[in-house]
Amino acid sequence: MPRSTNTQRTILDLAESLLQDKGYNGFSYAHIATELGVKNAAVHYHFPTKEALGAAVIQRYRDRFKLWTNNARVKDLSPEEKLDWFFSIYTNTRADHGKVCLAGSLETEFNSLPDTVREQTRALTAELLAWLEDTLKEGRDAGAFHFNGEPADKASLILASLQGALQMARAMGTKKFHAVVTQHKQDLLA
Amino acid sequence: MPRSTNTQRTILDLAESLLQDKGYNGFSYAHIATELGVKNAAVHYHFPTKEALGAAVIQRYRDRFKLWTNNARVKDLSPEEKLDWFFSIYTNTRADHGKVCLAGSLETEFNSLPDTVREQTRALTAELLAWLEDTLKEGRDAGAFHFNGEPADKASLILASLQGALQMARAMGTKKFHAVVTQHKQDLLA
DNA sequence: AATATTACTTACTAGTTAGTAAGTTGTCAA
DNA sequence: TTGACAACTTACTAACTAGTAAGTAATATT
Repeated sequence: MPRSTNTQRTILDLAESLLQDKGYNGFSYAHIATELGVKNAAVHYHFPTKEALGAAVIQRYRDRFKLWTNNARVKDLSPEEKLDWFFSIYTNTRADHGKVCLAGSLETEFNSLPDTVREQTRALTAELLAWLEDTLKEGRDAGAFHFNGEPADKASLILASLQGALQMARAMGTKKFHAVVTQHKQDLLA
Repeated sequence: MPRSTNTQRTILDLAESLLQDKGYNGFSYAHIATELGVKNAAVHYHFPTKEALGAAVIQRYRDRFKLWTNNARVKDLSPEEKLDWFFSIYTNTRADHGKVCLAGSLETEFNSLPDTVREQTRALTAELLAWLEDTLKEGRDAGAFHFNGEPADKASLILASLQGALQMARAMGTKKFHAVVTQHKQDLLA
């Protein structure tokens, strides 16, 4: 029955990559089909609409983040190491052909996004913020991080700056991205 | 000869608004023509290609920023007031139907942008960064701002976070944007 | 009054978009 | 070995995309 059982996963991989590369309005079923060596309609067979495909990409991304943060490899890290791990996600995203944060990419086009994709974007952002807030609080309580104000506000600032820095790096080069990460460490650890 | 002499300016206004609302790939000549009450080809008469229109929008934005920052109203402000003025640009952008920073919007789609639009985006970002860096340096020398590391790095962090915060606010509401501004003041003035 | 120019409209093209309906083929279970 | 089903292909549609060529009408210049 299956000519290649992993077609569905490959479509999700390609869609995720294209989303981070060109944005939601910048990729098409034709792109995915061509790169997969398959016809347009085959993609529609696995994901009937672009809305369903977009939502599935974000859902998988959310599941992955949940899995990682609940795994002992991350859970048992110190606050500093946890933050370094979080930064490394963005560093790797940047290194991977100058890609951009999935949440940031979707938020830029938020006003032309279908409903379920909007809701998935909102949920993903909320989960990233919640984890960052917890880590920041834990680190300050442990005396590792130093900052004024609410952990929730600092979490918003850090996430927003990482999203923005990935985008800025496209126009200005990788140095600008690393500058932001460096500056955050200066601010938090001093 | 002119049925309405300000058509060109109105096109630029609409294009700028649509860019900040839907992104470069999210707006079309048809959108602009319809909202202007004019035909498709009339827009092409004023701006032969989408590339030319996009570049013209950014060029005007750059000219405006240069004019503002060179004007005594901004130039003679204290560093704290200058930063507040800069923040207010983004606050107003956010308040204006949840729009997004022009530079951030373009950077997200950078990989599918025509050459001259890319170059304009790079130039705009460089000018914003340069002004922020100068203001930060001036403020630290005057004892008004407190931060570790290089002013250039802190400028990158602040600009990236403002771009990101405008995007985040779309999915999460205005509060998240104000949280970022509040946190920056906490960080710089403490 | 004749001519040129500006600011358009009409009418089109070639390419791309998401999406669909109907047919085909390989594999597996009964 | 028949039939069901999964995973496609072929062939299409309606809507939209940027862009163009030719014509028109009002105004400005000579």
